[in-house]
Amino acid sequence: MLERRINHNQTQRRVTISDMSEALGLTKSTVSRALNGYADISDATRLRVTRMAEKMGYRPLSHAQAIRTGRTKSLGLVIQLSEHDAHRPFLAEFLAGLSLGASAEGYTLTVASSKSDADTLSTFQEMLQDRKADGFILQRTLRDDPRIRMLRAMDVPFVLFGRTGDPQGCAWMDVAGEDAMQHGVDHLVALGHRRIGFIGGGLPYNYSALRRAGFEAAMARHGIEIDPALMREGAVTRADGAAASADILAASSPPTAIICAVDMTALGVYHTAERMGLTIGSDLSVLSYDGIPEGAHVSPPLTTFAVDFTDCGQRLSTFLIRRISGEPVENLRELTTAKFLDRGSTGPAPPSLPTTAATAAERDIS
Amino acid sequence: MLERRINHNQTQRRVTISDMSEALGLTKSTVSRALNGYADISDATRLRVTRMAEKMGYRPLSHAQAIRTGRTKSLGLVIQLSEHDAHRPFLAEFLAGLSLGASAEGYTLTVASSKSDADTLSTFQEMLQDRKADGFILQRTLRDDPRIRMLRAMDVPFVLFGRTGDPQGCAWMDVAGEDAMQHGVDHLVALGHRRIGFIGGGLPYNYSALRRAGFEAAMARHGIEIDPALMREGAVTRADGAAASADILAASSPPTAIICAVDMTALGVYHTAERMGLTIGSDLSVLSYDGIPEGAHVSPPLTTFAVDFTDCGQRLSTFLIRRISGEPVENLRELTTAKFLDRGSTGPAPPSLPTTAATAAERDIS
DNA sequence: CTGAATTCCGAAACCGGTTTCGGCAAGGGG
DNA sequence: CCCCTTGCCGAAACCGGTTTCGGAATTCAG
Repeated sequence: MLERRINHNQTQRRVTISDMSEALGLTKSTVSRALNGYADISDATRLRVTRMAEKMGYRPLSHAQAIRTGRTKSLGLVIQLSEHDAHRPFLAEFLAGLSLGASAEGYTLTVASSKSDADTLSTFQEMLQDRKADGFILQRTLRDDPRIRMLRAMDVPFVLFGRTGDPQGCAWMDVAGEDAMQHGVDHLVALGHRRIGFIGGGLPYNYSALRRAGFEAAMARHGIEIDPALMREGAVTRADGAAASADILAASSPPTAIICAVDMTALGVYHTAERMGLTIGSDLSVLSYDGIPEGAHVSPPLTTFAVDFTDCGQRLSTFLIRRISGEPVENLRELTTAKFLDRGSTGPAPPSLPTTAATAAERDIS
Repeated sequence: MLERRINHNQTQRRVTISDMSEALGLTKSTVSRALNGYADISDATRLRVTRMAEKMGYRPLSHAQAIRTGRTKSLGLVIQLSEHDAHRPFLAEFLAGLSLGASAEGYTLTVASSKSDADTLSTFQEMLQDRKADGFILQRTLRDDPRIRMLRAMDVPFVLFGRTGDPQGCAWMDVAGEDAMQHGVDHLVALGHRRIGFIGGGLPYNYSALRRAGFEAAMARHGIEIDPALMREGAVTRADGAAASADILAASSPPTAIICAVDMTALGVYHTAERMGLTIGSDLSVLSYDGIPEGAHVSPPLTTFAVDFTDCGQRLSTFLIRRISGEPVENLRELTTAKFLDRGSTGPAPPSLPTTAATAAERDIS
């Protein structure tokens, strides 16, 4: 027995292509070709058709088109449940940007989620099979990313948020974290710091190597030798940051400043500093990257580089749509810069090494 | 001139209903009706068909179905860019849950974003017009919600995350914040607190009134009179919480504990407490609701009620799908409970007032 | 002025399904 | 034994578009 369905709003009949053809005295095929830019339609009738479409409010049903063309006019995003909390805060804004960019071009955003890495790949395939997406946005790209390998092999349009090891066949947009790290070092050196620690991000992620490279390049430029005792990698959570900074600050000659590849770990440094009785901004300078909202509310406010994730999402949507439309990947690459937020967590290098002397300075910026 | 398109993977031809009919020696119509549960198909052939579908891996193209049925098998979610940061952290997990629940039933999740409230309503209409969604999930419901009014009037399936003033025609699921607030009061009273402040959430939101009511009911149950000087409403951000708590703690007879309707404001209370030299957990107890990850990392860890947003999303998806399938809203209502996380921000009521020792002593000790 | 090349549009098939309608065969009642 | 149901499936239209093909009308070359 067929289950009964709700007969929701049968109201407002859509304008179909047949309505158009009738109103214009043309056949459906002519209307369709006129709207789709076929060359064998005269400019005169094309104009008539587009005008009438405007007047009648005709918008082709993307599903109806899809059945013939195979293209659904929707962009796919797969989010992985396993991802660290550290990566969560971005998602909301990024998503909003994506859907804004998509809808501006008459596309929609279809999101799916997967529980594991392997699951992610099969989710892509399912979505393709079922024509749920014409292309994909990949976020949090890895240096060597199985998703990219697969999609490239399948010749499916995709764009990256972030770069990857082998950019061949990839359209991408990214924020120059390596430049930010360089400016970060410049900033600290200008404040008199020479011993600067570095806490890198998740190793498989592509941004990680770049930010580290930026740090090292700037250090070299300033003629400061890098002390391996002040370097840590693979930190993404607050706990990671706390542990790494505790390590680094326990060095025989501890740093006066620490640069973190991601904000979340910087918050962990705050924790460690508090535990060790170090005042951030004077005893220890902290500089980071991401611009999570959280950073504005800790005390002192975190000096960091902010990324506009909404804007990134919006651009990536248009990139992907252009990619789907056949534009070569070479035209679809863009590197923007993060915005430096010079807040309270950096200050002049202390004259002597910060010891366990408990200081009770209170800075309050609200 | 027609722009050239990428000819991405023409590989793996899909199994169509024609392939099925050919393999079975039946017509397309029979196959279709067999799979869709029509009564005029014998059990024998229905079995044959379903078995063959399984064997050949046949899955109908939802777009192709949509053109005739009008149903796309996709759930719509509209996120508002204007929403407070306070509401952001939930989104990632909630979304993951939604898409999990959707895909489990062969549905997809389509997300759109809107910039304003008015924009939201028209976004719904567009999505409906374009058949981008068969129904919607509404999050952050208001007491009197224009979205609900519109969708109800249009007779479009929808489900609420959170309740609303007039539940008529609404399917929903919610977490019993009012119960949580009651338990919160119980918890504090058991610790000896009698003067308990309350910082409520965003007024238009439905949860706000409920949580306040829960607080008040429990206070009444314990025979504690509510002091208006210790009550604030409309706080959603950390700054709101800081301001409200500063107000409350400046009362002639300040509270020994504060309950917050949302975690984010509780973090603001931390800020105020630090500024006033109050130690949270001893001088001042703080108890809250939401279970944001942030709360686990502040010091002391925030005592709060945690909500499993992934689970909520998953349930809501299935609710909406059942609703779309015609199930009456009465069957689609569920109230779950939040999980109490008894962490470090609550403690025994201090014997004397937690202020700068200049204030008068407490008078109503029972 | 004629034949060939263009220009431009209509006719019809097609995409992958759903749904209506009608008819054949078996079963049941009189 | 006949007629009338009932059960079950095929034929064909349909949904809203796209795309191929061919041909009429016009333009162009000779």
